[in-house]
Amino acid sequence: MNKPAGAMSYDELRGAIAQRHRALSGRLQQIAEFVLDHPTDVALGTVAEVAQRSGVPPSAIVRFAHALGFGGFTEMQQVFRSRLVAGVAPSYKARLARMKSEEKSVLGRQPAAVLSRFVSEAQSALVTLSQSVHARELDAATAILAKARDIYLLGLGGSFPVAIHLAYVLRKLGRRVVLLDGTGGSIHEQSHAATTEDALVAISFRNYYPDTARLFPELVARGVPTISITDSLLSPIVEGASVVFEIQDMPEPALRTLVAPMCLVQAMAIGLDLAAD
Amino acid sequence: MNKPAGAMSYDELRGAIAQRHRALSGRLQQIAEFVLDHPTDVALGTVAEVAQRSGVPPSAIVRFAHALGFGGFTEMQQVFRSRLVAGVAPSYKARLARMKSEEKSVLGRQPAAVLSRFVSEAQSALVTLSQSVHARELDAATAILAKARDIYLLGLGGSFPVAIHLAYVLRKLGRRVVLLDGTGGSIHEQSHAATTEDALVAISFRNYYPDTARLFPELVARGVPTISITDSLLSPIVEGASVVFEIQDMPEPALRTLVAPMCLVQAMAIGLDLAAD
DNA sequence: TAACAAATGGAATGAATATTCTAATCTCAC
DNA sequence: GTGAGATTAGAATATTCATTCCATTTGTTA
Repeated sequence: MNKPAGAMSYDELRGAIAQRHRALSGRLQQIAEFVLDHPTDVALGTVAEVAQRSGVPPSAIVRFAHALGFGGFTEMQQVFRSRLVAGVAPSYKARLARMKSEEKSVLGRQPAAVLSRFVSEAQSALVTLSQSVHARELDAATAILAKARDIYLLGLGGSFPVAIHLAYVLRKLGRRVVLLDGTGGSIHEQSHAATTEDALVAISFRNYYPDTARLFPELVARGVPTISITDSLLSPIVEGASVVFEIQDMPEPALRTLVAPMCLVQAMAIGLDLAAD
Repeated sequence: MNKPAGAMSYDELRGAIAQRHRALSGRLQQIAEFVLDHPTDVALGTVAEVAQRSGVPPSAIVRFAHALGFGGFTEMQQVFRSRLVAGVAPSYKARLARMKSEEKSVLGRQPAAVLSRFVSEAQSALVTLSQSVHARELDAATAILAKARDIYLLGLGGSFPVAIHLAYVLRKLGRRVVLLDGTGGSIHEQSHAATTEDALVAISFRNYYPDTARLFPELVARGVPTISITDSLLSPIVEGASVVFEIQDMPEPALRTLVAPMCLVQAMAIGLDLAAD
């Protein structure tokens, strides 16, 4: 009788409702108006709740869903829920597209396709970054760095490029930097001189490098102010940190582009320099 | 035993989970990690679904909610749903906040404004990258790397993070890599063993690091196939290179985010791996 | 090694939910 | 005013769901 209505986007559903509105019966029109005005209620509520808020009996809600071609309320609700999901996770679409191109393995293997995949992934990582980092955290981080005598950098394994880059930029800006790279011995010795007058920037993503997990608590215990950049609040460099930047949705180690953390440390360093004048 | 947990924001809940994570039992820790990584699944799923996706029995999910001070899963789920609701209508409030921070960016000194500047700059760098890199060059580059016995990496100064990252990824993929970093002596010695059977990836941007400019021609003269990543066709690592990737519009050294070259080398490495099968 | 405590998994339970069914009501044409 | 068809509301039902309970396993201390 109707469209398939199975895989329907929220916008398509809105259009369909608006189109059929006139042809619907009285009660059903009333429901149509309510669901268009309160899509969130429909997405999260039960039939009884939606019924009560829109002032109709529960069965009318189900009839409404049927009239739109759905098998029932639950089916229609999925469409309203997809709207919520889309709003909260803009990286969802890109990630989905990436999965698809990965499935088309033959095409996905051409180096050019691989590059565009990483580019689009990096794009969404940047969007997520700018949304998830709050001004308060950045201010706190630059304040810590501004007061620091020496800035210690801890980022091993896959995070090492980020630490190197931050070291480079900070030194260019005239800051005293100690890069904990473990060259020529233990990083424990390298970090031995760190005091409460200094600061530590720690960078670590899954799987967390063991040395990082070991050294970080030591420096925290010694009272060194710390800024952590990581991918989960459960990582070993969160507890005791003065400021934590959480960068979500980091891909597995071999697939990371480090785009988001690179941008973040860059902004930290330059922000520090500009604020210092 | 715990906080009220009744009216709790999503961010507060995240913090609470992170805080208690260590004190939780094994299964509960596993669940903690899952819910922090998949908040949307928790918001919209049933106990059975969440249990299946996180690989635990349903009862463990309920115990997890109890451990956090909630009366049950449903109660905890409300907090996760509030996140979806908050994210769905950001247009007004977020846009307003963004405008304000952009206005302040006239001052340009707020760290948050600095971050958004770097993010947008990185975005355009990525667009430029995907437009300027052609499939032919990428294919040629992966072909060179595929044939190479050892892969030598040369990227000093500001380009060092890119070289480090490429070394990391290639090694993860099982390639033999020699990173020319000059540790413990001259990079000339480190590169002494390179032959025509090997390959060199050179990365250099203005101002071109002197050692790079000196070493590159040597290896070219010895017949080592070379892939160059640089910002100008006039750079010292272009002449004699087998493949050249030109990344335009690189900002001055202290301001670069290295986003474009990081993506490029990543795509090269993964493309190499996929093509090798 | 033994005994205890904590934690776990899975089945049982009772509540909540969507859906269906049927009698009653309304609408409209004649 | 009357009858036919469509529409509605509310109770009945079958399903899904969260929660609880208990036997078993796991880890720890003596």
